[in-house]
Amino acid sequence: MIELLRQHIIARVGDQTEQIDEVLAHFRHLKVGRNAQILRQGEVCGHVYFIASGCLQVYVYDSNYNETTRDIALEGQWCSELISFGGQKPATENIRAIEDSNLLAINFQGFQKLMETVPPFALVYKQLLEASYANSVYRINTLVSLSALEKIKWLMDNRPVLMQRVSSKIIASYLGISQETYSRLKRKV
Amino acid sequence: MIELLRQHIIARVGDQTEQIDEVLAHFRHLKVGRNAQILRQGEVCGHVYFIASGCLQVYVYDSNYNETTRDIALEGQWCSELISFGGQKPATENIRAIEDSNLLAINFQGFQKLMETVPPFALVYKQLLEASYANSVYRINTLVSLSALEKIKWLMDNRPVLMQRVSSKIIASYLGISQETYSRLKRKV
DNA sequence: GCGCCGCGTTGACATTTGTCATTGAAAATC
DNA sequence: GATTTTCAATGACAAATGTCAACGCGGCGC
Repeated sequence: MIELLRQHIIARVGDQTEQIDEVLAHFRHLKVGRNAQILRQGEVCGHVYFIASGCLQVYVYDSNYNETTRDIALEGQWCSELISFGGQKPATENIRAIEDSNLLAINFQGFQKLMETVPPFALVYKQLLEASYANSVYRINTLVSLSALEKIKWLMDNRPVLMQRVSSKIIASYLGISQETYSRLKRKV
Repeated sequence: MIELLRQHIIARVGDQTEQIDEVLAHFRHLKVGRNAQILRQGEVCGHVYFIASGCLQVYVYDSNYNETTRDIALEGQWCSELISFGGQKPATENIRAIEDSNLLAINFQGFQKLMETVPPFALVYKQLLEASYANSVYRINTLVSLSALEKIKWLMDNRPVLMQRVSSKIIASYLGISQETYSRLKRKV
């Protein structure tokens, strides 16, 4: 399990450092079931998760208590509520597992320690933050300009796996369209 | 002019360091007119700008060559295409001044040097990146879930100044709605 | 000062998308 | 295995939004 994370880190910062074991020692393994709630808005986000297997959904509630999904993260990706985590402030988003998942979790203290004592880890965080930001920017630029049909095309081109693995309900809330519209249009792509 | 930037930095990292002058020395003043093109997609973004006065628009083109606006930045804010800048890769976004503006620009070399030699500056960058990310997340969560009317309300509540200073055309492209819808709905809020 | 062009507004209409209700299938629960 | 719940698909209709066109105003260049 932990090997996946080792490989992930090596791929990013190289394996010249034997500090990797020190880094890995700060993560603990977490096995969660489908629909497990990982974070609830209002709580302070205490961990950053590396997804060894499974799938997490990051979502908020709109004014009508509908869920809207900001992100869907699969194995090999990081997931957290970085804003809450970084500032140790209450989270504005929720996280749940939408499949049985194996997570590798690091808490805030461990994270801070690694940031200070293991420079390459600070680099991993910088890359994580930059990647998250790039992802958001990309998503904004598609959300503001695309029609429902174009959003579905975009999803098929960019994250086709999601359409197979994730329920239509969640996909629709990820694209910002209704389930019915998604159901009707996805065959017309 | 440079004083504004000094105050901005002091407000964030304190004034205990006399390295501030070293930081400020890396910025050069840039006076640009309305509609000046600051960055064009495809170019590598070479600078990060601090807006001393004026207003910048960050935008992309959709498939019909309509402009869609990802961000509008006012005086006291930073503006750049961070993804292009950080990786020195071609930009996917464009930046233009939509008012006569005074900018303080730092180039990539200077930025790198400060990141390495002035730790508090690295902190400023981290804060900049985190703030940009937080901003994006917030924007995604509003864009996917709000109706046109709610988006306008959101703008009035959160960035009312924009409605006075920026043309309706740009506001509409910032909210992801048509100019006509914006024109009709903004009085009904 | 005059004409021109871009912008914002408005109306009429088309299109897209959402909402509500129904059905059947699949999945969860016991 | 039966029951209950959830989900996806579909039809009918309503509402929201976009598109096209026309008009008037104001700024800008000449």
